[in-house]
Amino acid sequence: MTNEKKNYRPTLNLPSTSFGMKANLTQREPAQRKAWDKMAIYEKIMDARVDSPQYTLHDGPPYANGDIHMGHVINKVLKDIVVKYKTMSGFKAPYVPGWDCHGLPIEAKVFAELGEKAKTLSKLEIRKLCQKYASKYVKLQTKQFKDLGVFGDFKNPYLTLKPQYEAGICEVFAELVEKGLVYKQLKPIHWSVGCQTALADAELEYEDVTSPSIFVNFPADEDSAKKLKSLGLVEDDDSSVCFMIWTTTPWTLAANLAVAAHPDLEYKAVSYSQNGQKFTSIIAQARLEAVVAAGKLEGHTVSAKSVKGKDLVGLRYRHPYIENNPTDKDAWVVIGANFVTTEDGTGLVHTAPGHGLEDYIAGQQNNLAVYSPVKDDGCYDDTVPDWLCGKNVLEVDKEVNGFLSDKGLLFAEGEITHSYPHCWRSRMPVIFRATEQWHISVDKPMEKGKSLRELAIERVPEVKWIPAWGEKRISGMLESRPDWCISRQRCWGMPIPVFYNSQGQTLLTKESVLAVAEHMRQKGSDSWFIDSPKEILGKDFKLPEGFSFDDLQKEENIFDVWFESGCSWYSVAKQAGWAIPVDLYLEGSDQHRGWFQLSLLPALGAIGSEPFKTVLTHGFTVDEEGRKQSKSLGNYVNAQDEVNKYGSDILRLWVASVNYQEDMRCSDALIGRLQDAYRKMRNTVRYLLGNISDFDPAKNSVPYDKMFEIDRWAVQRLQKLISEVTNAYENFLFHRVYGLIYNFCVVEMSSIYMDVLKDRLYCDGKDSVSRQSSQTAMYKILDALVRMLAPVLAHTAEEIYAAMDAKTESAESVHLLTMAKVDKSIDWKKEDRKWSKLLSLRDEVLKELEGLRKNEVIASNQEASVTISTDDSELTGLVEQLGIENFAALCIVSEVNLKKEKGEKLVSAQKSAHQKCQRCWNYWPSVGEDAENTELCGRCRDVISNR
RNA sequence: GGGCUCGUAGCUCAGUUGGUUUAGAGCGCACGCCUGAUAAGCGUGAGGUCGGAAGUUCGAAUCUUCCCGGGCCCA
Repeated sequence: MTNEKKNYRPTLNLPSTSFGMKANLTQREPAQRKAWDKMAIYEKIMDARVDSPQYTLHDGPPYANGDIHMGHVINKVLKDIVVKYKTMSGFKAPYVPGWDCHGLPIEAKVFAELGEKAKTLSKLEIRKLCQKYASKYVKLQTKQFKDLGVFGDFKNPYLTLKPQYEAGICEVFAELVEKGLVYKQLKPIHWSVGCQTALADAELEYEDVTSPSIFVNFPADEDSAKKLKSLGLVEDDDSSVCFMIWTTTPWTLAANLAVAAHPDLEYKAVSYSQNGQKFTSIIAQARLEAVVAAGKLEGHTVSAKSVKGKDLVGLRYRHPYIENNPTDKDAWVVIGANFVTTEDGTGLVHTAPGHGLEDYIAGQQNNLAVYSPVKDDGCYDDTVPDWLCGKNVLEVDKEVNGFLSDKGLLFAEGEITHSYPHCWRSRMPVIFRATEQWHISVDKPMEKGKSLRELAIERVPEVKWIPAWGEKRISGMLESRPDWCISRQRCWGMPIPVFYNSQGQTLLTKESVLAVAEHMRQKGSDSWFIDSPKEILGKDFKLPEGFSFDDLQKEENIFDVWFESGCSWYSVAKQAGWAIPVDLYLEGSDQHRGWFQLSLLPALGAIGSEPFKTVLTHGFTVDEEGRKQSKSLGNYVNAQDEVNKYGSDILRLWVASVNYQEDMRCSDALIGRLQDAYRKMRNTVRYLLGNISDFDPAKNSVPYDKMFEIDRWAVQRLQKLISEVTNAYENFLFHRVYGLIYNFCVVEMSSIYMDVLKDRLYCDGKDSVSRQSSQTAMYKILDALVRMLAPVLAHTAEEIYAAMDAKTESAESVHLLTMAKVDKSIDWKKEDRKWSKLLSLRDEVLKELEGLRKNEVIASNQEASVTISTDDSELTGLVEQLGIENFAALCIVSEVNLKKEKGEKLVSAQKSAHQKCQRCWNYWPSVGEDAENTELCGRCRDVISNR
């Protein structure tokens, strides 16, 4: 016996593992991915699941343009979590990533890069450059997606520019042609002047603009003026009688063909003098006040009489600046229309059937021409007056207003700020302009008498929408959507497979389209621009009457890219032999209008079935204040930077941690915070690994009913965790998965179980049953944790799995394992109440000890002796059943006394009267009992002597 | 302006069909302990008028209406 204290550290069973505390993700992850590549992990998984039932998540194709952003990260990580989870659940879950390769954004980029040179190149040459551009970004994004730890068939992605894909588009189109849904018509569509093409709804972006707001008098013709007098509206003989309209697009006045009145509205006449001229203007009674205010009228009079709109129908007026009717049909007449409202304007609506959808419909109903005197470049053609001819319509508003003002017909002029559609590429305001375009009808009845719209609305409830409100959202959109304009006047895309003869007749049949499809499959869409109609259709193709190969022109329009991606269920899933509908589409909630809807319609048209069983949507990233992220606002989070800074698993963890069904607040700081959670989970796992390094589950496992109670508790909590995590995964509630696992690590493991265990693990005999009991529990926990974490922490789980020395199930990768399963032989609910009572008592003890610590009576808990005084027999019973020493261990105190009577306090504590064991640091009565070794407790003496 | 949707502590989330008296958890924060998980670990504590207002009810974070502020999609 010496005075020097002996160092007992080497006699302890301290944790030992190769699994580092520091993650070093940015270095470790790339190496991990390299290893996955080398072992061909995706192919390996597919091989392993070759006979398993299939779960198909069909990837929505991102646009092959630019670096990936946080939206991509969220989308791809969510998909990958699903695929990895489904794989581990025993499914064959293929993931074939795709890219949207055609379309205006790429073509516009290529044109911009070419500058003037673009004009010298042929369509084919432009297309080659576009293809090169798209391929470049497919390659780039492939790398970026794989860097997120996403597994998939990246060697064989689907690209909308591949011949096989293009053939699929034609084949779907052929079916729609067969159903009679495809038609060509002159009607107003959104036209991008900047890009000189028609645009789909999805290609529009709304921005606030300031427009002129003008009130214009259209002079009634003589007969109509008389009629208005006879109706009693006009009293003053020498005033000019006018119909007053309001518009925010003065340039469309040139195409005015009618004025619309609501049949049931009341109209009155207001008489006033303006610039020395007398006017009597007809307007809706409900708009009187607003009009008077707009014209700042004073001393005006209002007719006593009013008439219904329907009484105005048929009256005629003179165009304010056009002498002769430019159309071959009627013009400049008052018509009735139900869309007229009294929300703004005058209640008389300027109607230009060539420049508005409602105008167009009204025009059709009243047999008016579809007059649109605007060319592709946005300039007036030569059917308008000389002073407008050739001018850009977006630049003539002032001139038109000036002209009207000079003629005294501009009643009032102001400005209005409203949101207005802009071209998503050229950023220029779009115009409504009538052109000949190909459309898919949503209202034309098909075989069973149902239209595409009706069928869609009928089938939508058959799909599972997550979140559930997706159903309402898409139904609402389907109810109000117009026909689908599918033609574009560009070159980078899939040509619309139509031919014309010199009489202007159209060759478009299921057979002709299928013949083109076959050619596309062989030679790709470039061949459309090279090969002759005869070569494309095949020399044996039987042309209908009136057509000959020598007299056949190819359509120059290409498909809307949305039509291309909307065929992916066929071009990808169907052609791969997967069952349609596939199990899952998973995209941002903007795709209710986009890909979901535009996949649903072609599928319903072509095969009468929806393409998906379940549609899951996620929200968008917003900044820390919940506002939209944009580069210009400076609140933009660069995905690449985040990956490089923190590592992919941190980003994956962030994605998993937030409720993706709502907007997700995102910033560097918010993502960075996930590092703390990651470290906690990592250290929990590290502790488990370190303490089972000498444990072989096959040899050393202790049966459940022989385990220590606290170990059984841990195993019970694990069962609860597995059950809840499985449930969360099944319902795509990944933020619950995260929360459950994280809380388990923090509370059950780190703060309770692993802390309590230290004495037993470190100080009991290395091969003692007590130690192996806890190791059995820890092994089970680790084994389950690594499986449950794998879909989220794809890299780290692999690292953990590699660090596990002994395994009950050995595989080349954690991702080849099956998901953790609840042990049904364990009733984890049974002892809930017992443990919750014991743990609250523990809380009371800890609180009491905190008081002692504050008063510097004790420093560590082991210095304390605790007394529980209570007449709660249930509680004392539980403590006794657990064993008083075990309860002391649970609180990590050296001693607990139990008094079965109500004391002053439930828990009281004091410094232990015993001596400190120099090995285990407990203050136990047995310390010093042995004269041979006075500094150790009985347990430690035994352990050491048995070494 | 319309459709859909969201708004619980600094952050991320729980709060079951309205019902337990001071609305929970973890993180973060503050303070303290340990130094045998150590660029770790443990404890204690302070944080919320459940976006606001009105209403229904014996009782509302939970139901209704309106308002405010976000987001997506459209006009």
